[in-house]
Amino acid sequence: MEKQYNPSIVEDRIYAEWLTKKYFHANENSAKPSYSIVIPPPNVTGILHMGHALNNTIQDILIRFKRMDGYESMWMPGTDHAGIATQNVVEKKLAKEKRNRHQLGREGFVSEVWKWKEEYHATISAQLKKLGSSCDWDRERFTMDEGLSASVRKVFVQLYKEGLVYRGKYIINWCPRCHTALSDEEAEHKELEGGMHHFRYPFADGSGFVVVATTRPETMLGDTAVAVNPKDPRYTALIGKKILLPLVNREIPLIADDFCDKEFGTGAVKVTPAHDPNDFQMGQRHNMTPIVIMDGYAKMCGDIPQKYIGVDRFEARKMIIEDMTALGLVEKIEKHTHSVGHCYRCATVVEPYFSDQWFVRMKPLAEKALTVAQNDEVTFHPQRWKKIYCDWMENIRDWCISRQIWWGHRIPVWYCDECGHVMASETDLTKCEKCGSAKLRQDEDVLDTWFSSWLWPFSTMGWPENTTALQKFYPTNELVTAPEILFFWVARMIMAGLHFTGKLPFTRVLLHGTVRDDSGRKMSKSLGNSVDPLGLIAEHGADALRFSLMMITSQGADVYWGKASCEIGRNFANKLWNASRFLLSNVKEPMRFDSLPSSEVLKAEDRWILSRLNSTIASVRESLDNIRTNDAARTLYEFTWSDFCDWYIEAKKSDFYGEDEAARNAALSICAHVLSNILRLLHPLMPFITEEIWQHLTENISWKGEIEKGTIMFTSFPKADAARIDTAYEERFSMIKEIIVALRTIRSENNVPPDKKGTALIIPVTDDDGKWIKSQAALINSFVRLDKTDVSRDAAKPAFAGQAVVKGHELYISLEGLIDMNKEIERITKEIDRVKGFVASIEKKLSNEAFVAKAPASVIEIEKEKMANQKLNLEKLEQSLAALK
RNA sequence: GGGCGUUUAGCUCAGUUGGUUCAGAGCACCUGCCUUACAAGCAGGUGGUCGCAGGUUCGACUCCUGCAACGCCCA
Repeated sequence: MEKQYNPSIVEDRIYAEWLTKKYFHANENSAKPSYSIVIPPPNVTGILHMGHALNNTIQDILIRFKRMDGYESMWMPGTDHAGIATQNVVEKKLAKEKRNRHQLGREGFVSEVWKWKEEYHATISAQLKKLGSSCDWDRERFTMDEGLSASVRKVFVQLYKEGLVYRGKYIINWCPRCHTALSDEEAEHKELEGGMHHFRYPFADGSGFVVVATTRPETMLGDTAVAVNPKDPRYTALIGKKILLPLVNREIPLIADDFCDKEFGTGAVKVTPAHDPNDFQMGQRHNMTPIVIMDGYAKMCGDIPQKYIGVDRFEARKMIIEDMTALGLVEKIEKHTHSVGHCYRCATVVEPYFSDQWFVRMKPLAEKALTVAQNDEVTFHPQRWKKIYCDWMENIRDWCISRQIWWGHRIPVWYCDECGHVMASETDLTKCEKCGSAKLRQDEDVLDTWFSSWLWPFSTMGWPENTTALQKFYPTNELVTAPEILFFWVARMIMAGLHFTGKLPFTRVLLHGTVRDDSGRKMSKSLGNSVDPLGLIAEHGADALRFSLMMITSQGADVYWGKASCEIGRNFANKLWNASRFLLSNVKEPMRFDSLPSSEVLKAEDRWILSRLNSTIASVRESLDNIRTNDAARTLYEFTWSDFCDWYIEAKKSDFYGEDEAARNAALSICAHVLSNILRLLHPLMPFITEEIWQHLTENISWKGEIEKGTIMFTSFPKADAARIDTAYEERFSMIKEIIVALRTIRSENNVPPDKKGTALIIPVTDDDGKWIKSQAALINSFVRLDKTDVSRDAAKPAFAGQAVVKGHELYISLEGLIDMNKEIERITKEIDRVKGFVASIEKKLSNEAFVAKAPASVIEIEKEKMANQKLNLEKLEQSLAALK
């Protein structure tokens, strides 16, 4: 093996080989049980960011785990056409070339976007491959490919026929920059500092005025009424009076409506049905015709004074304030923060816009989607998202699905210009199905991208055909995504799955956190604080990135990612590599094993590591079963580094370097066994390095059913052997470790040079312990660098020795001239203080009558035992101190 | 305005049903080491009243209430 592990070369080579051999391809005719996940499709022209890295690492871990564990494991990859975002990007590109989409025309523009898509399509997939994702690339799909487009049409037509999709003139969120409608979810609300403008609206009869308060003065040009609460005594007498709307000089009524909040502003609100969703509803209640005074570019228009026409909304606001001030109609303007919708694609302030749009009636779809969550047929991890999901379902609003852009699935609806008939159809129509006219017009709009994404779990598998893939892999198992798209995507997929397939599309939803920079800010292009995962992969390897993400992430919490974050994974990869290299360097020629050494041959450290290994296996399995990939990472890190490298391999060095061939072989077999298990446990998390080491391992060692040539990808995921787990023995061994640490501390605190060996004397509490410690003397000697360790209950305490007490056993190291007496006195005194504190706390407990009366007997017993042990330690320590003085 | 989350060592965070001094890990820091796997390393060590105030309990980082700060979601 190379002295240095070089991930950049190894990873590309290995991935290419996996691909060539089609290891990621899942067979839908397999007899194995299926396990499947659909990828949250990234934007087809997007680039990989840290959020993708986290998201896909988790999915790959689960997919690889199940693949090893005997499942036909299928990870469906693909991309999303991201309507508005992609159209924006291509329009920007055209703008640079001094062109625009209107010059190209619809067809020309769409083909331009397809070209763009073809060019950039490969980027994101290639990046996912760099990450090690074991997607079934043969199945890769795109939301606008033929099959998916067909399912979109099928679904639209079905909903239309069911009366669940309808068209109508309503107030929707409009992005004046993207020039399209947005769904409620696509309008992000942010608190903005604005003004509360108190305007005087004079009565038409000259009998005074009413003061209205508004945050949006410019909309007053479209006012159709002023409304007050019917129960507001300030205004009851005035209801029905006519107001002369300033600036436009239109007569509007003062009306009463329960919607008005007496406490808000002046209690009187202006009503602008065409430009405010609440006002729209009020307008409907009072049969008012909305007056449109703003166009799709948010410029003033319509039947308004000439001077405002064509003026931008924010400029118009200033003008209106000035003009109202000039008329003496501004009573006051107060600072006021309020929540303003912004386009989630371009952050432009959205405009409530009155227009013809298509909607999905959500209430009927939400009923089942709510029940399945309440019944835990679908579960959310972390659990708290369940409530948020349910709240959304309970307060569901209709979904605006039409978009006034060109890139996307064109709405499959045709209008007959002859007879006015409207028809939805899965296939393109050329003739009116009612009057036979050929004068048909297809709806100009396209569908919201999420209208194709919500079908993703089954449309990607060939639905509506009942394909074998669908039968095998649908429903899927988990859905792994970020909470940002819980409503956009997850909730709607559940509705679609239930409605169109009658099945939940998945049963567990894992919502992971957002990757932020090290000061907690969301990573974004505009802030310039994004970290490029590909750069990290190039530098440290995909394994390092993946493992670091898992070590740093806590379940469902946001991840703070700093410059040094990747080091933990990189260092760990390095550690694993070197441990493996060391073990294999002890294999002189290929070896073969059939089983572990029999139990009577096993040494203490062997029994210990095998127990620890099997506990680790059980724990990792449990973590992965519960989709807690980060717990699995921590467990493996701890076991590999501390137990295996720091203790076990160190313990085995004497066997490796010794003359006893049988002992060396036994050591090698156990090391190989443990390593083989570590590699397999770790493979889902660090696929590349484990594969690479696996190849080296199998070159050197063969072991039927355990270490065999071939890819690690299809080896079996370890199963714990409960018979090997012996926690009592682990504890006994821990005592030896404690003794070693205590003796090392003495050396270190006294600055004893490493080459100075010494002699230890241990005075054990019991003969039994003495025997046990004595049996491990060689281990202690090698770990502590001692010539010898004597264990005797009646030995004389050596003079000038470093000393410590572990579990009542007295430890001494004789290092003539090297032990600093004052230092030792200081150390022992400190230790005595600590133990005294401990004893005092137990004493307090035990002398508490309530405790003794009410605590369970077992707890009291433990406390008493603790007390005895600590008192023994204390006694020994005090004796030591006395001897030193 | 409503809801949710977070608050533990200088930094980033673990801590699953209340019970062993359960106050932990990594990084950083201090000391000593290029000990024939690994200096991306080894050995040892110093750091914390577990946000604040109450309450329940024999016993609270853990459960309850209130408050504060920060963050997110919804209106």
